[in-house]
Amino acid sequence: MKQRISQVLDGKVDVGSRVTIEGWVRTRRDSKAGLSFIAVHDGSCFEALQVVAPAELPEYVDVVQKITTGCAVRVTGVVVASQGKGQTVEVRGESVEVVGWVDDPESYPMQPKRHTMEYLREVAHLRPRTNVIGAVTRVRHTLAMAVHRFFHDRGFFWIHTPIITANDAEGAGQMFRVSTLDAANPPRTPTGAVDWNQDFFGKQAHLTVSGQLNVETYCLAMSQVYTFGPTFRAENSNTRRHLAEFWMIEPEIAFADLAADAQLAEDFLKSIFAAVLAERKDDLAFFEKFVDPGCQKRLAAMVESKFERMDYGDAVKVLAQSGKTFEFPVSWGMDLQAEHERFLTEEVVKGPIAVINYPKDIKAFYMRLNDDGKTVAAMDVLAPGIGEIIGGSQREERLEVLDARLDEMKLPKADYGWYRDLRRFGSVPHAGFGLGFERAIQYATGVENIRDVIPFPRAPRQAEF
RNA sequence: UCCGGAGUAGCUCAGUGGUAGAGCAGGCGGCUGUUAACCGCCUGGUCGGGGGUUCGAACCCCUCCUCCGGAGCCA
Repeated sequence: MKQRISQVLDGKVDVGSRVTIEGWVRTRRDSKAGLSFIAVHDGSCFEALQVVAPAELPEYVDVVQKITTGCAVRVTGVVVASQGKGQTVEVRGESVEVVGWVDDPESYPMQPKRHTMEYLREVAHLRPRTNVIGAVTRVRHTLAMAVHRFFHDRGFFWIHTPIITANDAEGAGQMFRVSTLDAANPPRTPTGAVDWNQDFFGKQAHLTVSGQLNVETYCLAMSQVYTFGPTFRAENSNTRRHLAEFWMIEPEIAFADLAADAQLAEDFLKSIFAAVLAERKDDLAFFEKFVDPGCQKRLAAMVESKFERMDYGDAVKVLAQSGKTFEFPVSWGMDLQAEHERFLTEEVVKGPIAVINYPKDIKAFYMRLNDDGKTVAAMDVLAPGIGEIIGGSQREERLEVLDARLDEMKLPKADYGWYRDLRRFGSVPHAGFGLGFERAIQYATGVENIRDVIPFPRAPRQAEF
């Protein structure tokens, strides 16, 4: 019977039963005692299965002894207790078939040894066969499923917000243009400007930088909703924390204020990381050993912790009085820098913290103005080792206040017609937040560069594969 | 985009002015219920590209490209 390797190694298949497994070869070791050991993985779990191929097999010389790293194989044999030390069970092969050969072993880029992450990025089509990318892939999947489960269990609806947008108003960063016009020779208006009227959508269009504005519309109908999909930023950011294409999770809750939003963020983070701890012990053990010693402890601590809440004003005071010298001196009104956020979460609180009520001048137009008239109901959730992991806010539900904010920031009201309508027809207090999915994977695994937690990273000057 | 670091064999790296090395991978052989095994031999490089200094450059200078880290922007 055909089995995934995880089933065999987890003891879900009885010793003595005959199985067929299919996968790719990590290593082959021959023994002159008349055996070959073939480590086979199929992605179902971290460990590879050891196949013992005895020399008596008719295909031993022509097939088994020619197997190299990377070959795709189908093996039928009996599950037996292992005589060796590295594993409890193994499969004694009765038939070993190579489904796909590595036609030139010397040129196969994946060697049975440690490669740098930079090198693996150059062979992104084959890197999922490595331990580290395989483990990342399983953790990524587990987190994605945990995200959906968390929201589904609480009655949220998953809203598929558009990827192409003609909103000129999302305002979250530089956008990628979507156009079918001939870039070398676009149609022109009489004044010589590009005539976007003749473009596919009859106006300028871009890839979305956030689904928030769209999802707010469904929030004010379905009460609890979220988006989870690809997002794009055309910023020239060259860091280990930024991608041009990444996945973002943005829940939005109606009849809710900032406190409810912060509570949701806390419950959410704990829930998805608890899922990884429970479901991917094998992969976490690997990250612990080879990537980030302490990552399991950090995750467990996050799941057990109570998130602190701290007012922005208090955070500024704490930083100013800390006696620590910062590259950017702290004063009320400035945005907190990475060094400040790290200090707060790693030195002051020593755990996750939600900083709330930021000065309105450093935050977006849609964030709800507080009664003091100078701060908005915004929050950043900071976590040790990563800094800001979530940004969110209560949204401005009062039309006149929203309009005043638009005017203040010199944003044209005409561009916000449908968004303003939400404040005209049955408006309610509502709130939400955004989480960069890849950042969550980085946090869970300790993988340093964000390009290694997404299958095919897109970044400035990088769109291979 | 700014600051710093790096680019030498398929991979990981050593080599700071005198003509290129190791480990791993690959090939051949040996050995072993092996564990990214171990032992021996062999194969393998226009030293990122271009220009300059010098009798002579992997090494010094200029420039471009690429990658990494930090910052900014942010998620």
